[in-house]
This record gives sequence, structure tokens and C-alpha cells, in this order.
Amino acid sequence: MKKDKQGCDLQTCLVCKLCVKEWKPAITHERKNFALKKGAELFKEGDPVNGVYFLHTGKVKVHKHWGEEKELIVRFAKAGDIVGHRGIGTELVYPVTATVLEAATVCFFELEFFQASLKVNQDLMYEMMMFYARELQESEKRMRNLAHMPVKGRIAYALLALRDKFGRNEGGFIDFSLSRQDLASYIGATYETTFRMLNELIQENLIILSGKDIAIANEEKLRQLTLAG
Amino acid sequence: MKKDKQGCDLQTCLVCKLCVKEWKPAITHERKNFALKKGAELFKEGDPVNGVYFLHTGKVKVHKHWGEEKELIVRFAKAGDIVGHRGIGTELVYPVTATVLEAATVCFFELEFFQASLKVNQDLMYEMMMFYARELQESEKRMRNLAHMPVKGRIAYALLALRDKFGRNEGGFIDFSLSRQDLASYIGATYETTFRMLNELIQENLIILSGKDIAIANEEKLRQLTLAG
DNA sequence: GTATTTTTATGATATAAGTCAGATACACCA
DNA sequence: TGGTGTATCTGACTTATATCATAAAAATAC
Repeated sequence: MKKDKQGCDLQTCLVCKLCVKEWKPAITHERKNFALKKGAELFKEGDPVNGVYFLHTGKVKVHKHWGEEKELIVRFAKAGDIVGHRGIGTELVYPVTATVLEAATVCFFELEFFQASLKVNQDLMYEMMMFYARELQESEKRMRNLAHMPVKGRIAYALLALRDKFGRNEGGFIDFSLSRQDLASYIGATYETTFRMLNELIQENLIILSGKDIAIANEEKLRQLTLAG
Repeated sequence: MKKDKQGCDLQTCLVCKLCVKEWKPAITHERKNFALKKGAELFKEGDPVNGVYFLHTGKVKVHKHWGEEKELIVRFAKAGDIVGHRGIGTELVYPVTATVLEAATVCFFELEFFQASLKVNQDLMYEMMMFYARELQESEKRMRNLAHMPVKGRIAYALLALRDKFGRNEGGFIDFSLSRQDLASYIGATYETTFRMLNELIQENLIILSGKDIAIANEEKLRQLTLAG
């Protein structure tokens, strides 16, 4: 898969994959490519919506804030993922912030062009609808977890989900090294309790740690933690 | 499920409103109407997905379960609302249960027909996509609330949302009398804490109670509770 | 190569919310 | 009409998780 100079290969993202070929020139003309380094923000909660982004390389966290100190990470995005689609709706502002975790290159489409693309390309619209539907299912599952599952189970759930999404590297570790704080924010707990629970999981030989990296040692038992007693 | 003679008016639900007129005969031919009484289940979490429902009259709660005892109410549906759309996605089973709270009449479409309707009617598809997008936004807001907002704030948030959705009756009370247990399940707390917090809100003159019914007495202060300190 | 910030680590303590147990009121229906 | 279940109420007690404080280690900057 050869990349062009700008970064987009016109094949990875949903828009490129699902639009009819007659629309490709429009895409090439409209897309804007950016490179962002760690810590940069694609957009901030409350910003007016200007469009959607597709991640070509790198990793991004999508998070909502609560006061100055607290956040909840709603989703991690990796290459190929769409970011900013949460801005589409009745409100004209992003309900989340998108922050780069690993240096990223992105492809950007103005909202108007993206919406035009949807109307012109049935398949794209259908996939977007299904994508939202799946995200909604996942969101509501996590919502129930937050309401009823103890922190330990939520960590187990998160680790399994992260493993499924990012895969494993050579050592068998989840191929995504996130800070303990980010893991905590993702499961909706404080840094300290997350840390302690992680220790418990190590004691019980359910996971293995190597620096920041985490490997799943006993998937069966980990999964057990995600089930209601 | 009892067949309902009256059926729908071909005007209230999204399908009837947004499909091209050429599709109307198909709708009339395919739709099935049912009447359900309080306590009946449209479908249960884990059931294979057979289609989507539109509520013509009555009220329904959509809830996820955790073990035998605990549940989280994901959404309340009233006349005109779609129910069962959460079944659309990769999985072939409903991720939620739908239980009738107030006797309901519904309009049912087989999944296959509904999907055909989407493909044939752009406007319907677009609206469904936007609907999912809005639901996702709301879900993630509630998710953050569960993670970081205290129970009292979550009650305030819930009451304001219910007032907006169901409106007020003559006395100014929210036009939807739900049990304390259902309110608790909706905000993701136990019956007891919900009850106690409700009492605090009465003490502070933020709400007024009349039997099951609840009225908002001080919207400003109630809203204040939903903000981060 | 040292300074300074950020992340990781760990114990002590506080508290919000859950659990348990029981009483009272209310609705339904046989 | 009474009876049996279901919803509401209330206090005492427990616990999971947050908060606070502080230090070591690692990363980043200067």
C-alpha cells in the first residue's frame, strides 16, 4: 500500500473506500492533510464543528471533561478510524476533545463536503449509520458497566477491548502503551484505584506488566471478572 | 402480543414520515400492529433481532441488565419513538430489553423490510443516521455523568431530561409517573440513595412531590447541580 | 549533565453510596 | 372484604472508591 506524498493512499478511510469512483476527484480536491505531534488537539470540547478527520497514522484519544481535573476517555482511535463524527448532530459544537497520543497524520474533510459525500454515496451513508449504531451499543454497554461493574471488572473489560482493537506485539503485550492515568480515565476511575487494581490482577496472575506495557496472561479469568456475579 | 385493529395513522413514525410516497403501499402491506399491556416485553436482551418497533401510544423502558437484580435504564420511549433500533449492528441479538410501562400500541417492521426501506429512502436513512448520532452523544454524556457526577446531580440531570422529553401536566408535574425504582435504575443508583437524594431536593425546595409525580420548583438551582464544581 | 516536570508508586484517611433489615402504606384480585 | 404482593419509606451499618499526602523514578527540557 503505497502512500502518496501527503499521507493519504485514497484507500484506507471510509470515505475513500465507499465512495463511487466518480466522486474520487472531488475527494482528492477537498481533502486536507495534516501532521500532528503528541499532545496536539484536533479539536476541543465546545469548539464549533468544522468537519471530520480520518486518522492515517498515529493514535488519538477522544475524551469528555468534567471540571478542570477529571475526564472520561470515550474512545481511542487508531489508523483508519474516523474522528470528529461525534460533532454531527443537532448541536454545532464538538461534545468531546480529540488529543493526539502518538504522532498522527490525518485527513480532514469540511463538514459540508462530508455531508455532500454522504448524500451522494449511499454505501458510505449506510456504513456511517451502522458505525454509529455499533458505537451506541458499545457506549451503552460501558454505561451499564460504569453503573454496576466494580472497577476491577471494568479494567478487565478495558484490557480485553484494547487487546482486540490494537492487537499484540511480539512479546504478546497489547500494542498500545497508554499512561496509567489514561487507562484510569478510560475506565472511569482514579489513577490510584486503577493502579491498585492492576496490582491485584498481577498478583492473581491474570496480567503481566513490562514497564507501561500490559499483557493478558489469563484471558478466561479476566473475562470472568466482566460478568455479573 | 395482541393484534391491534386501529393501527397507525401512517403519519407519526419516521418510516411513514420520511419514505417516498411510492413506498407507502409497501409499508401498509408490511407493517404489523400490536397492543401490549403494562409489564409486557417487546423483546428481551439476548433475543435474536427480528425487527424494529414504532410506538404509537404508551410508554416503554429500554434497559440493560447486570445479574439478576440490577438494571440500567438506557432510555424511555414515548409515542412516535422508535424502539429496537439498537438491535441493528453486527450482532444479531438485542443488547437491551424493552418493557411496557404504560399500555402501548406499536407498529412493527421486519428487519429485512426496514433495511430495504432504508436503502430505498435516502431521507429515512439520513434521519436514522442522525438519530443514532444524537443518541450516541447523549449516551456518552450520561456515561461521563455516571463516572464523575454525584448521584444528586444525576437525579437533577434526569429530572430535567424527563421534563424536556415528556413535558408537564396541568399541575406542572412531569407528565410521566415512573416508579422510584425505575428512576433509580435510570440514573444508575440504588433505590435507597435515590430516595434519600430526592428528599434532600425537596428539603432544598428544588422539587415538589405529589405522590409519584415530580415537579421542578427551581430549575436554575437544579441545573447548577448538573455542572462540575 | 543537571534541572524540572511528569509519571509512577504507596500508605493513611475520608466519604459517598451500597447493603441489610424492617416497617408502613398501597394496589390489586379472588 | 380481606389477603397477598408490590412499592414506599427509614435507620444502622458496611464497603468500595475517592481523596490527600508524599516520595521515588522516569522522561523532558535546558
